[in-house]
Amino acid sequence: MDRISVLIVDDHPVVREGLRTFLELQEGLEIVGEAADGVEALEKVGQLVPDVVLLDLVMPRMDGITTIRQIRALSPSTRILVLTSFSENDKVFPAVKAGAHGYLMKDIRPVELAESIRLVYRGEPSLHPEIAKRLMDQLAQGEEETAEEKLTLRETEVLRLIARGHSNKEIAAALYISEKTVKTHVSNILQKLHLADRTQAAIYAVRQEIAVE
Amino acid sequence: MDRISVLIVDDHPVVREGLRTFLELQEGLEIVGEAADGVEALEKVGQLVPDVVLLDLVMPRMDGITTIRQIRALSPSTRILVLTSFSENDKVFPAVKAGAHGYLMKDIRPVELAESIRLVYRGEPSLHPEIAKRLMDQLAQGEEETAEEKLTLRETEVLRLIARGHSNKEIAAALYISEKTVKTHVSNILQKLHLADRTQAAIYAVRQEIAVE
DNA sequence: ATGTCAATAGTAAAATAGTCCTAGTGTTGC
DNA sequence: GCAACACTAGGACTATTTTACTATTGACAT
Repeated sequence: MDRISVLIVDDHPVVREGLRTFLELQEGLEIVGEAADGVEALEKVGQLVPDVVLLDLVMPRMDGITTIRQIRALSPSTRILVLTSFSENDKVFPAVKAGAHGYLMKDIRPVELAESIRLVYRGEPSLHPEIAKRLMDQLAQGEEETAEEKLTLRETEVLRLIARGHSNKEIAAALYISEKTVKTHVSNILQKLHLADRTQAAIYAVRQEIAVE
Repeated sequence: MDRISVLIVDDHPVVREGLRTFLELQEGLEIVGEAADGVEALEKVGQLVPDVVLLDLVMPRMDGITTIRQIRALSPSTRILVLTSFSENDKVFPAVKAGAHGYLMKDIRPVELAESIRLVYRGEPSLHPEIAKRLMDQLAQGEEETAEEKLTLRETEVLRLIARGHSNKEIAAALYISEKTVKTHVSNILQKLHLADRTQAAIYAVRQEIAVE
């Protein structure tokens, strides 16, 4: 049996190299490439058509969810295993919906990571225990979707600007709309996310890495 | 010549294992242990007295700066190489002042990481190029210290609460002081950090990971 | 003992932010 | 064609935040 070909996508070279070195020592795995961001990842997927993509959601240039969608479109047979830090937990649902086959956090034991890659390759979903629980909770609440996703495009845009520290006046100027409209958007954002004020919204956004810069 | 003994401190097992596997393949390096946080790191340093500690600043239980100080006190001969993500750049100065011998970001090339460990072991400081520049800038400005450090204890406390999304009223209640006093502190914080409002302060704090939770 | 500084707290004025409600316009889907 | 919804925006407030000063107390250092 051929070894499972794996593409590593993470914006930190040190993490990439570490993962590569470790995983190559594992039975039946072969690291065929690395990418530092979503754009690069798509190129490599096109070239290499790997069995499994190991994907960190936090990346420059293209956000993780979009990357997942594009990979799926580009190479439907490629399995996608999200491997990420704990801060961006609210992206689990969107990630799974976008077509990720597994979702792990970096606090898993490395041996389990190798095992998960094999699992996912075989077509079995692999979820971090804590994440599985979170998903169940969400499904139990009747498919309400992640709060973040309930925001409209415009609201997300406004939230992004809030998370960059802009005032309503500045946001209005940036988007060529009136300050009143900005206030409406802000109020709607706060209501939807159950937050008290823009400061909490900014904190939320920064933690969710909506900010980007 | 004996190999350089290295202790890896990072809260992600996957990152630890990756680093370990990669670094062990490097000439002259020996990974003698791992720790997931500051407290564990201190235990291991006491037991193993490693030549070099590879330290991620973002950890649960004990903050990175404190950990550095304690390691220095516990084992003065141990060299400390900070290896961290990009988000917490403003901790460079405190880290160096606390006694770190090197400060790298995870976007360096892994081979250079190995080289840096050797450098630091030989007593040479090792700084990430971008970080060196930042340090120079700061020194050029006449040892003004990092903005963050100019805050008093109380101000830092207030900032932490802002970063958790609390209003002035809530902060006042939490600290058993009047809201007026909180306002004074907030104003002083904004002035010292050259920020426009509490939202920007919150973003700053979250990015600097002053928030903790 | 005297000056510096952190922490406290007050007054007064302004600027910003946020709520509630209403409403027009345009797009999309059935 | 009509409902649903995103985006826009205004009026009328209310609440919160922020600035600018002033001032007292207690620690600590020279």
